[in-house]
Amino acid sequence: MSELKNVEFQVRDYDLALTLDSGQTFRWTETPVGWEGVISGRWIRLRQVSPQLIRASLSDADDDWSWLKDYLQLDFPYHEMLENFPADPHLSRAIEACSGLRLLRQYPWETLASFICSSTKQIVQIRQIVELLSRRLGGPVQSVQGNSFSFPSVEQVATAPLSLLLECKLGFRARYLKETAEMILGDKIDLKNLGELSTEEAREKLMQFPGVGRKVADCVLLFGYGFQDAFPIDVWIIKALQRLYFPRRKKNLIQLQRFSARHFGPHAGYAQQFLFHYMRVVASV
DNA sequence: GTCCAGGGATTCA
DNA sequence: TGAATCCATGGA
Repeated sequence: MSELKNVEFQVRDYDLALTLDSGQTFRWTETPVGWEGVISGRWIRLRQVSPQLIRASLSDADDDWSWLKDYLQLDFPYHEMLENFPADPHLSRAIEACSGLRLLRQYPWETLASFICSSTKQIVQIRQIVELLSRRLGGPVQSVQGNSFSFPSVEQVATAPLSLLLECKLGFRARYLKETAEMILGDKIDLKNLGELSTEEAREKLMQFPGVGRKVADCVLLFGYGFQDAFPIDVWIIKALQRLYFPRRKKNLIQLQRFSARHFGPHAGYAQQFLFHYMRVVASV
């Protein structure tokens, strides 16, 4: 492999490790020299050199880094967003505990496919599934180790035999993933146009895929399209909302959805990410 | 052996 | 509407 090319980015309140290990993305591995992963077919190493500096290393790079800045959301007005949250001691505590946690802007197909694989799986297992899918169905990518693979394309998943998906430990999710890929390939739903729709319209489209309910759809809206009003409610968030905001009364899913939208506002998805990580790692029971 | 995991679809009351 | 159940699988 040819020499690595480096580029550095000035950052403020950006915790790279926290962000890459926060359960929104599944393809990053921590090594002694940085975080290594594959973004849209490009192998890349990221390292937080200092609180104010992130260094990216990759081979055969041109000088256009807009795709990486977009992926990392380096230009996102983080402080402005934080200031618009409600005065809320619970959320404030979560934000303080997870300072520098960011939302990435991932690619819709990979996000959709990954979260179809995520149902009733632990994050470590989702990572394992996504890695297997890439290894078995994706294409090789030039990297330092020489054994990296791109996440499989829609076509690669749609045309793969179901048995191959089952070998990737997808279990009952294999059929969902394959049928979703077939629907996209058959132009039943175009992932490209969803970003221009309203949150509700885009969610409705996503929920037409098999294996995609409200929660998975909201993850794709939030992590893949940047709809920051999307608020994925999973078991951890239910626990967090119940314990912090409704310790006495049990609320159903609809009530929790209404509360979160009303209470957290247009950047509710960011609040969700703070609460999720806070519950999962910091304040775990 | 038992329980649970960043759920969804189906069935049944 | 809402609760119960099944769906594969692996880690704790």
